[in-house]
Amino acid sequence: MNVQSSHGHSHSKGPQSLRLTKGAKKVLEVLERTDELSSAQDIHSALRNEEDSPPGLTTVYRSLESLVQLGLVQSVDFGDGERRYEMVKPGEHHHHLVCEKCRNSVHLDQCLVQQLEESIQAKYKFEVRGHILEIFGLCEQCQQAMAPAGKNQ
Amino acid sequence: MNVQSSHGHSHSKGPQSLRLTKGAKKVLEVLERTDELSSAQDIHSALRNEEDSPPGLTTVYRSLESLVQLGLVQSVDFGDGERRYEMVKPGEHHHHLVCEKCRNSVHLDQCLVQQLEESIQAKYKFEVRGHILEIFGLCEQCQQAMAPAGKNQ
DNA sequence: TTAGTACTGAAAACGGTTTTCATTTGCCCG
DNA sequence: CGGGCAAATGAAAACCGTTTTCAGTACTAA
Repeated sequence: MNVQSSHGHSHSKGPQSLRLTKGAKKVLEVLERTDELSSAQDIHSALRNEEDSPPGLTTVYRSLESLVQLGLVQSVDFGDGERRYEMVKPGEHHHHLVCEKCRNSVHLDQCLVQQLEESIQAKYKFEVRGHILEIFGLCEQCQQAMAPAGKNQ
Repeated sequence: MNVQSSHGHSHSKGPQSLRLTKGAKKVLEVLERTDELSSAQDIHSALRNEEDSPPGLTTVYRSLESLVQLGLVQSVDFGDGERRYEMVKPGEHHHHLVCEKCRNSVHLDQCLVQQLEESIQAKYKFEVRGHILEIFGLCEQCQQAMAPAGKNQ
């Protein structure tokens, strides 16, 4: 994976080249210091609060697209119509346990699907290239908080 | 799970009650005879081609919501911004292998996550209540079709 | 400096989904 | 046999995250 700085010449015709533009660097900085998953809007607001001339929403989206393609960021879809993003080690990815009450999430330390690829390949003759896996439920604290009276959520 | 016919009196305040309305029955009929996953639009067009006074798109969406809540239908999100639906045995669910080229999909015959719930519970003290899992790649035919020259898609 | 290309931002377009609201439907009950 | 009501319905508008358009800017190479 060859990450260069912006403005070299490339002949790719995509929306933008796969280089770290100024905007993309700022976006990456935000993600670097965030543990939780961030939406494009989250990132945009974060930048608005700290930059004198923050990148616009459009640039944030475009930067995220590049960063995802570079393998520095993964996008996560919880099926709620809003994509979230987070940093990953280049080329890696992981999944989450997402608490339905407090909305916090923890990374799973291993990819459960990867282990299954071989058997899926064998059984279905299907070449696995990607997957979505997110798990929802209640984290420890929220379980306790709900235990006394079965209300809320 | 108590599925009744429409127009009984209920005191739920949701968008609509959890009964099989006329529209919902038509929607269910479409899903009943479809193997592939269908979007709301798919279902709507299917009905337009065969009903004299087909339910509108709005009703299709509302029906799907009820059917999902009744456990008769599951909604599937591939992260491409369009939800698909399919019939399931009440209370059950399953996942798919989706071919990225021909877009066909096959059901997995068992839920891979269910088997993991116990260990997730033990390791993370997390109470699993739901999950998203979809696997993308190439089906057998499309692998072969792409083998000769590595073009396409 | 100049030319060329990538980057950027504002606004508009997009597309699936949801909401609004006025109308219709069908059951209950007198 | 209606009248009354709550639920269901449809058309149109609103929503909302995301993408596209397009004109202006910034950077790099030469």
